[in-house]
Amino acid sequence: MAYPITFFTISTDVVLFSIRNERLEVLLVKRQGEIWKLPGGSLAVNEDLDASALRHLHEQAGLRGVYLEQLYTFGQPDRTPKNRIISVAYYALVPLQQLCLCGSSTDEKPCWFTMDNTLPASPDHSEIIAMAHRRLAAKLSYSTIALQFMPKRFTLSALQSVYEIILGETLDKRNFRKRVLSMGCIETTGEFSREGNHRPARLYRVKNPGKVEFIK
Amino acid sequence: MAYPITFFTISTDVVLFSIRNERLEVLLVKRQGEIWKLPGGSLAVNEDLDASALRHLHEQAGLRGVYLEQLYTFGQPDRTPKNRIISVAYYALVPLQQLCLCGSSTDEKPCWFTMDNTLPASPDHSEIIAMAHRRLAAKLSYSTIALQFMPKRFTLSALQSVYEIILGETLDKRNFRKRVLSMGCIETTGEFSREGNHRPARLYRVKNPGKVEFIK
DNA sequence: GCAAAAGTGTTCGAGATACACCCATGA
DNA sequence: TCATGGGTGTATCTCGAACACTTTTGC
Repeated sequence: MAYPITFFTISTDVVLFSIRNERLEVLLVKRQGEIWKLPGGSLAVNEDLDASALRHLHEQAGLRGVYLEQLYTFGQPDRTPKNRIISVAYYALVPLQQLCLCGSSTDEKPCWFTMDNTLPASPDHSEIIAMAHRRLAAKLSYSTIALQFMPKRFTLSALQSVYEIILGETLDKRNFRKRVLSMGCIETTGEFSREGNHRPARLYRVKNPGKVEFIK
Repeated sequence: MAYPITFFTISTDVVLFSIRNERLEVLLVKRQGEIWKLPGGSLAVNEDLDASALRHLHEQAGLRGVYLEQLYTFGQPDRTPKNRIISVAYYALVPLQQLCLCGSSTDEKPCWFTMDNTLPASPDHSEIIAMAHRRLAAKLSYSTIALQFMPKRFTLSALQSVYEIILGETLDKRNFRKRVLSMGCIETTGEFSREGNHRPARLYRVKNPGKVEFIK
């Protein structure tokens, strides 16, 4: 072998998205005296990459069973200030309700931030977040990934709102309903929402909750 | 830190595609006494991931200036027989002509194989190749990536042939030309091909050779 | 009865699809 | 003159885009 084998530190980092307060938000964590960063950390011996991302998400934000997908691997030698770290980045989506950040088993403090230019993350993590945002927006148009943001039962208006928030534009109600129902991925529950002074809304559920399908 | 920091071996591996003999082919290399594998190998100290992939491609297949894109990072602990290796996989495309496999500076023997179920690669590399193939086929429909297979000047029939080979279906000549010309990514050179006993074909060139654009 | 969101169909235009014949050349 | 691939236009269809009013409820 012409080159010596060298060894590297690997971390898995997760851009966790949710919809809160009519905005797309991302979760950052902070340890005492440190800056805000993405949930994530070292890959362990004999640990699968996906498992590592899920473990850090659980340890640092108390979350389980989230939808997770690999994003990209970042490895520029100078991307982190001190030692070189290869980061296998993921992005994940959680429904609007499932936001109990209670279960953090370490001293990390998790907190949600609105996706805009004021995110207090370091440059290397900002780069990851930006790519995750682009990927998410792109994937809306050719998959059913948006359903991962929905709770067990939801109204079509709520689903439309999710699309509008991520795409940053308003959609036509009738066209949206036609399109989303023709996908065949959601079904009526028979129940109604009944809140506010207006007509109750039909509640829908996802047919295959964990599954993201390609469409069109 | 609750978990000790551990160190890993990282390799970059490249699925290099080209069109040869009216087929989609992939390059594998073999060292004396070993099995066929993807070009690639250890990441070096202070070496960028992309640079590592390009370096191995140059060392093992004598190629430079190819179109390269990160595919996925594979890290299951048991994916390689002996020691665990994290593989950052890439895929790359080279034009039909640029196939001088002369410049290999190591003792690897590069060879082209038709993309089918008889590829002599190990299971872990076969998994990478399969994913690269899916990605390539998907990307045909929403980008100009196919142009990376074309030489400096080419006929529309040759380009259509590339699409047909990757998609595995025949296309209508008139509709294909309308679509590909309306993209605005290629232009006529004014020259003609003049080979075979038939009418000479107009030669085209790519407007922005290195650039893969999204379409539609 | 009024405010507020739910729910519902039709028309129109653009872009994709299907399809067949003449052209230029070499042998 | 024949074989071979190069080159071209139109009719049709499908899918997405635009668009407004009625319904049900709480107050």
